[in-house]
Amino acid sequence: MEKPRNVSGMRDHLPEAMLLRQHIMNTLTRVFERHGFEPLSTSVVEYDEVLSGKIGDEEKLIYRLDDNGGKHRLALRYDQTVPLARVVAQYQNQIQFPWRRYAIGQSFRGERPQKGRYRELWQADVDIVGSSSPIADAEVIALLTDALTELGFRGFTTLLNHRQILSGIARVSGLDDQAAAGVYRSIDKLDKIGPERVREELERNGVSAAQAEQIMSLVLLEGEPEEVLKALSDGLAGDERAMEAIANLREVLSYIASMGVPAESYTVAPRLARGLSYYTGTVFEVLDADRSIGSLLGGGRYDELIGQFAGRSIPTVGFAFGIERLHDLMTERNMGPRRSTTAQVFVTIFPEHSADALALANELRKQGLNVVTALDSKQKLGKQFQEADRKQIPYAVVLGSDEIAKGEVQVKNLRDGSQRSLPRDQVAAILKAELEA
RNA sequence: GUGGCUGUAGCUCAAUGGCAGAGCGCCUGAUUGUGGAUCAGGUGGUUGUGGGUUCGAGCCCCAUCAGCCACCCCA
Repeated sequence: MEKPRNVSGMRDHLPEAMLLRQHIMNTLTRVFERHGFEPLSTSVVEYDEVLSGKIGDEEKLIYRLDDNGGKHRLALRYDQTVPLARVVAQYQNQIQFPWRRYAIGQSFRGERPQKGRYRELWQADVDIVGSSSPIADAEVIALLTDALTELGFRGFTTLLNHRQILSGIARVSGLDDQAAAGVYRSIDKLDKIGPERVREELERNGVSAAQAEQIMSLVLLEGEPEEVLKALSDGLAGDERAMEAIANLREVLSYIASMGVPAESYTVAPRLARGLSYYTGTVFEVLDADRSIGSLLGGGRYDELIGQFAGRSIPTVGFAFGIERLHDLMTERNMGPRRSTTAQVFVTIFPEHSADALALANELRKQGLNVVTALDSKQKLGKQFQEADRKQIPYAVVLGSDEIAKGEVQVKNLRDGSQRSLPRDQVAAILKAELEA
């Protein structure tokens, strides 16, 4: 017999986990649509050349496959952003810009799996395509704040930065592009390994002590957003692109405030680098309150990626929620619904009245309740109750000779054990009202 | 992709190279239409998988698979 096992980094989700995931996705969808975003779905399979050259040096993590002997190399999508860029370019004349779209689905990355890092990962991706307005940047940040709050997260922090602030820091320190890339990688670890070890790593990689000092002084800036921006513009004075970036970020921040995003939920963090090479403007990332699991989401502005398919630049800003991480954290903390079944009512069956019980189930379903019936009428009533109880079904109903004669049903609340008789034609309405309360 | 830790009953975990165990769970019952609590009885294993060393392997060695941790990177 073949021993059953699943592929490393790919997870199965039994009903209790799946019900939580559906809750997460339904909540996110509701918030996205509240902000007027429209759904998009694309295939998980793309031509290899669509994905190649878009995400930087992480291409070794892309799963590639052959096309059943066909002549094209195929690949599983690595994220939802590159497929979005492909779709935008391919259907340009059917899309009205600016386009707000969301997509929820899985991507694949050939990483070494770990908690919060999987090879099949679901993401909820949200983008505003075709606008360079800082209001668009602010809008997606307001949206993510809204969504996390609605899911029940508190105390999270959105780190905000701008690619041209980072590269400005590299420029004023006199680093070339290649050295700069290494510097970004190092400072991205600040929260994890601390400033001293980052400084060591910089110097080990050929950055002079004076350069490291200058970089660290800018990158470690913290405090009120306006103070940080002021200090950055002092430190980066003379670098025109950095000055523009600071002005742009300042504008985004003012819109965020207007949109009601609480000031304590975000901060300007010049240390935030982010790996994907396609970002060109604002970048942001959300850290959970206790920071146990990496970032909950990440994103930013990428004004040139779509141009690689469209032949003209189409400015876009967006981000992706990591549903796996939301799921893991919510499971650990008992957030969200903790159900193991969708059933709301269990109808017991006596052998001599099975027809009545099945008819009752049908009546209740027609009125919108989720109903299961016992399957073995010869099973003792106690067993039938036990089945309902173990499934955590809220109500069990009993329909026997006495009840049939009186036009009633016995309704037992399995959570508190209480029991009462209700008129058969009113049961559904009463239970529905109680379940919604 | 690199380095490390772990893998024993459905679950959580014991077992000096010498008979593989406990708690929980699960099943049956405590008189006919009432679950959870209690009590009585019962059920539990190719020790992840495949090799090797040894008189003898859950324990040592090799390989492999999976999970976890640190890198790397990211959601």
